[in-house]
Amino acid sequence: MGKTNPPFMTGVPELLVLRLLSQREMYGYELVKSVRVVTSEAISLGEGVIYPVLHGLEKAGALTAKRKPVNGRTRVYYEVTPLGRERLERLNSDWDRISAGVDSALGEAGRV
Amino acid sequence: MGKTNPPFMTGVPELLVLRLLSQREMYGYELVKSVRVVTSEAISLGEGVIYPVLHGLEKAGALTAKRKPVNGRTRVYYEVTPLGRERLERLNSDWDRISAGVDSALGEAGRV
DNA sequence: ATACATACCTTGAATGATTAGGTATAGTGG
DNA sequence: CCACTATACCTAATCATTCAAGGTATGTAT
Repeated sequence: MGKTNPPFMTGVPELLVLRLLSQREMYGYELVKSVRVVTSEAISLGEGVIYPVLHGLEKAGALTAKRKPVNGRTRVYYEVTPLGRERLERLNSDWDRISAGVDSALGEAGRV
Repeated sequence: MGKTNPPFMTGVPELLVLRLLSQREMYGYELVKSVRVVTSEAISLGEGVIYPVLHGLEKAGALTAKRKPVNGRTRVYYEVTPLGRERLERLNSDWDRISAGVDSALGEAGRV
């Protein structure tokens, strides 16, 4: 019986993916590189992270996929659904809460 | 042969514990409550997280433990070693880098 | 021809966190 | 006196997330 809750600090890959897709539709391989760029190289998510996240979000109804052939290769573009936007907002405020918590703990009589 | 790197977003419990102990020595049960307080209730680490972290850090030479009997009960006080301070600084800058990365990704043309 | 970049995907293992227990003493209310 | 709560330590089982490392296939440049 134990459904364990997800670890308190996870869902960041999901958050980043949803955030990027909320600006414009993108495909997996593109996301892999975009994450590196928009986080100023601070975070690098491999394909082994991105693709499962994408599939999970699609299954959850947060994304819709459409295949487009481009230059002979096939790309799978993902778009955020309204449900996905709700999820994004939730993850976003979770992140804000948590990171503010950590920062406040670190800030106590500390750094400049 | 795969030594997998630690997940990019972990070590936050360790960071918080080291940070608190760098201010003054504390015991496990005290840390459980302190974490809640200093993070403004945003983060709550149970005993199942705190104690293993404490033992791990001690084994790694980042903390030293000394037992003190107080009011009949025994408390185990932990103190940060120089090695622990190095570790704290490393974790601290890791956190800064990562959280800045996420924030910058979220900030792009977004919120107020 | 060979190699590299694009583009998709999955599987296995490592790791960290959560839940849920278990032990024991001290103090409080009925 | 007894039950209950708070203090204080600890561990083991489970689970989800992530990472590394593969595998397939097409296009492009050398």
